[in-house]
Order: sequence, then structure tokens, then C-alpha cells
Amino acid sequence: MSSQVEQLEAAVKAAISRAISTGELSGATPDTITLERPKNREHGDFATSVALQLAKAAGKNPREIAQIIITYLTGEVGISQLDIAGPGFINITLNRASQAELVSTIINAGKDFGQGNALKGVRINLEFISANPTGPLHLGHTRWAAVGDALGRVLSAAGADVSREFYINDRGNQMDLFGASVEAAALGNPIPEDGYKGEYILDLAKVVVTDNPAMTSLPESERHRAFREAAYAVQLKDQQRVLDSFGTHFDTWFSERSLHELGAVEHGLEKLRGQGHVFEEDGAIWLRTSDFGDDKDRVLTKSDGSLTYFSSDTAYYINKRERGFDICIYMLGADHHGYVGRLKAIAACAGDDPEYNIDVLIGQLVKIMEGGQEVKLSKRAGTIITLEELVEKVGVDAARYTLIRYPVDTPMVMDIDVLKRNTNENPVYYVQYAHARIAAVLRNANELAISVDLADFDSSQLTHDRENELLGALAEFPRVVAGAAELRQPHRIARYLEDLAGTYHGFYADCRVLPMGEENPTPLHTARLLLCSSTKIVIANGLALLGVSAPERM
RNA sequence: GCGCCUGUAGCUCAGUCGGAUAGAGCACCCGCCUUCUAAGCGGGUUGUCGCAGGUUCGAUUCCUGCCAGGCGCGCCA
Repeated sequence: MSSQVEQLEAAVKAAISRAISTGELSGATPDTITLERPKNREHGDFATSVALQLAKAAGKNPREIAQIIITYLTGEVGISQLDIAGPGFINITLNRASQAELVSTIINAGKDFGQGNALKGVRINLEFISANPTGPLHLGHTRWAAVGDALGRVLSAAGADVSREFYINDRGNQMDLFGASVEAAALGNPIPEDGYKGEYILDLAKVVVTDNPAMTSLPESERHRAFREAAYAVQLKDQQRVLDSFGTHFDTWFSERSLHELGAVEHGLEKLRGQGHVFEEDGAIWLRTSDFGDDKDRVLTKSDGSLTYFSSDTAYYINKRERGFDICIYMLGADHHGYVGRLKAIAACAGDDPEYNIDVLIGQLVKIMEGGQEVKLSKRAGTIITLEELVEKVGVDAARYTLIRYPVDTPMVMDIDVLKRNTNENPVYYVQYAHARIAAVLRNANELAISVDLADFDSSQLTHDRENELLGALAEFPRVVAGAAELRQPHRIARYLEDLAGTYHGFYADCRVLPMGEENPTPLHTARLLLCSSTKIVIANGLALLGVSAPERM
């Protein structure tokens, strides 16, 4: 079923085409018509500036063009009024009753309202967080834990086939250092100079030794390995537990080691060789990424024969593509933005289109305030804030919502004190409150035995300005979801929900929903209840896209 | 030096695939609960959209240069 907006767009396009075919307009019909919801309500339900855009090609005054379009648009189903305003805007006012049919659409669709097919058939690999399994997840990972998960939900809602992936960097020096640190802690030895010194290392050591008391008496070479593997397993499990309780779930936990064990690195190298971008120099094997915009070429195999981290990256990308993903999305922190060029170059070197097959999102860093002071984060000093601590302080909903509501390219500051408050400074409550409020109204209606049956819905009852405004906001939802998916910006969902909640609160203040006192239920009561019900669905669907709960009571 | 991001109200930030009077929350002032959740609603005050040019009917939005802040530029992982 096409949405109201799509129908309107088609109608405007058709009107222009007809005007062109009769010779009243010259030029071509634009591919897309932009319809926007005017900020000023006197400008109708929708407005379009096509007439202004066509002015040049048509060689006519924009207002004249608008007039011509209007003559062909008059009489379209659902349109009640057409006006020309300002330099040549066409303001469209919809027939209220036809707009109110949206209520039926939403209620019939239920959880599916907002789902679209803009990305239908597209297989997307969404990789985020991808932390080393050498410590707890901290604030730096938290933004992606929330935003990445929300983006996954949004992309799915737009019809994409999404797989969320966590790449485990379980190979290399860092792992050995990590193992050695835990081992030293268990044996009561000093932690190695450049090892891991957080307090959690001591806790890990205890857990590992408790689980395997015999481990400390193994021969040194075996002991080394045993500690590393045991600590790795415990730490990874801990990360998985924390993410699970945060509501962020992965389809695949992909181990870097497994990439090597499967021979994917050699396979990737062969594939790149076949594409002709691999060369040898100074005893090392290089990928000529500079052919595709990277600053410099990158080493795959060092002159001592060992593999670079970059070689894993290339192998991993090729592996993803061979698993059938069309688009690989990478979500990286700002401190890794220097990787964008080489990641894109990998795709190009593999013969792919770096503009389509790979999409790198860079998230600016998150600062945290507590007690009016910025909390300085330093791994070395041991002042890290973990995801788990943040959730303990402010709760999952507030943490997720706050992290998602800002575009990721804005550096953000989380104020712990504000997030603990149940006030409007904490917009998640504003949105959730609207949902709980509607739930209360619906419960009361149920007690009063007022019909909320769509069969009793009379759309012509909804004539109040507030009702119209609310309907307009509800109608926007599918576009917002599609836009958030296309632009990879889940924060748009949050902003929309805040706007919708505000519109609902305004409606609630001015439009009594339930009968008062001895008053008998009328069709207006039923119509308004159904309007409430559809608003509740949209808020719940929106919050679900963010992984935030929609409470029935607050 | 090169590259990426940011600069919008007193504060924290939206908005910008070019559009009609630039928005929200907080803060400050004033109203609204003897009937649905006041975690709410309504009203008032606040801006050289970093600076300077350019593109055009129209620029906060696009282009160029500059200024300021953050981050990054390894045969590290």
C-alpha cells in the first residue's frame, strides 16, 4: 500500500506531466517531487516548491506555473484546498476525513506500521564495537553499542536483510600482554611494564584460578597459553553478558583468529593479487591502496614474514563480501577515522565500488560529566567508566536514548546527574510519558466499555485542529524511518518521537478523550480513542527501533 | 604540513539532499489540576546561524579562502 505522501507526490507529478503534454508547460517532469510539512500551519498540510524549481526551464513566472499545476491537481481525491503562496509555493490542504483514514491504516498494520521496502533485498553487514577482549567495554564503546544496535533495527525496518557483527580482535601482541598480565596477577608477580593494570585484571585472575586451580602449577610455557586462553574466555563472556543486558544483540561474533585458521588471509591475498594491486618491496608484501585515494600504500606481510593487522582487515572485508553481503557498514570512533581511506581502498582493490559496497561511519567521542566536572578517562590511570557502570547509574533506557538522540558526528557530553533526573531534561521520559498516558486512557476506556472497534470508527468526527495536527505527525513516521535508514541516522527517530509526544500532549490538553461524568459515549469518543491508540502504536514502534522500552505505566 | 569532524539563543544541542517568520530543552517571568497520568499544557524574553567572498529568484544549508576547537596521519594492534 502506498502512503499518503507517495500518493500526493504521484498526483503532483501527474499534474505536471499533463500540463506539459498540453503544452502549457515546457521542460521535463522532475523525477522526484519534494513535499514538505510546512512549519507554519497556515501553509496547509503539505507544501511543494516545484513551481519555483520549474520556473527556469519553463521560462515562466513561478506563480503562473503554480496556477497551471493547481488546475490539474484540483479534484484529486483527498485534497480539499490548494493555494499559491509567496514566490510560488503550492500549499495543499487535505480533506480531514480522508486524512483520518490513517488511523485505520496504523491500527491494521500495528507493529508493522513504519516498515518500508526502500532497502528491500539489500544484504547489509553491520559491524560495530569490535573491542579487544582484553577488558570490559567502556564509554568509548557505549555510543556504538546503542547507536549501532538502533541502526540495525532501523535498517531492518527499511526492508534490509541485516546481520550485526562483532569482530573480536583476539590475535596479536595485545592478547599475549593481556594473558601475561592476568598470569602475573594470579601468581602475585608485578604486572609487566606495558601490560594491563586495571583492577579488573586482579578480578579476572581470581576467577581464572578459582575455575582452574591447577593452572598456576603448569610448566611455564603451557601456563602462559593457559592463562591467556582462560582470561580471554572469561572476558569475552563478560562483554557478551553486558551487551545482552544492554539490549544490544549480535548475529555473529567473528573471531580474528578464525579468519586466520580458515585461511581467509591467504585467500584474500590471492584475490587481491588477481586484481593486480599487490606488489613486493623491501622484502614486504604491499597493497597499492594509494591507487584509490589512500595516503600511502599499506603493508600486508612484513619483511619478517608476519602479518599486519591490515592484512586481517582486507581478508575480513573480502570474507564478508563472499558471505553475500552487498553493503558492509563499519562504525568507528573518531580516533580511527584515518582508516576510512584505506578501508575504501580495500574495497576498490578487491574490484568493488567503494561508494556503494562499503560505508564507514565515524562517531565522535563521548565525554562524561559528573558532579559538574568532566570525568577524565584514562586507561593508564585506571579511570575508565564501563558500560556496565553507566547503566547502573542511569538505567538502560536513559543511557540508550541519550546516546542515540544526537547525530554521531557531533561530539557529545553525557551529564550523569541530568540522566538520573526524571525531568524534561531527560527527553526519554517525555516520550515514554506520552505512551504511558495513552495506556492509562485506554485502560479507563476499557472500564467504561467504550468501543475501540475499527468498525465503529467514523473518521469524519476528527475535525479539531489538534487532531489534524496529530494525524499529520503520525503520517510522517514511515518517511522518518526511511530517511533514518537511508542516511544511517537513527537519531532522527528520537527527534521525531519527541516531536510526536509534544503534539500528543497538546492534543490531550485540548481534546477530552473520554466521556465526562454521566455523559454517554458518542462516536467522537470512539474516534478519539482510536486516534490515541494509533499514536500509542507509533510511539511504541519508534521506541522499539531505539531499543528503548515503552512503559504502560510510569 | 596533510586529512576528517565541529563552530546556530546565557547553557546543552536539533535543523540544512537550497525555500516562506531559524527551532527544542534547560534557565528566567506569568497562567492552567472539585473528571482521562501536572514526568503535562499555554503565554512571555533570547540569535551578526564562526568570519569573508562566490553560485542563484532565494544560502544557516552548496563552493572557495580564512579563524577557532577536537581528532588522526607506523613493516602498532
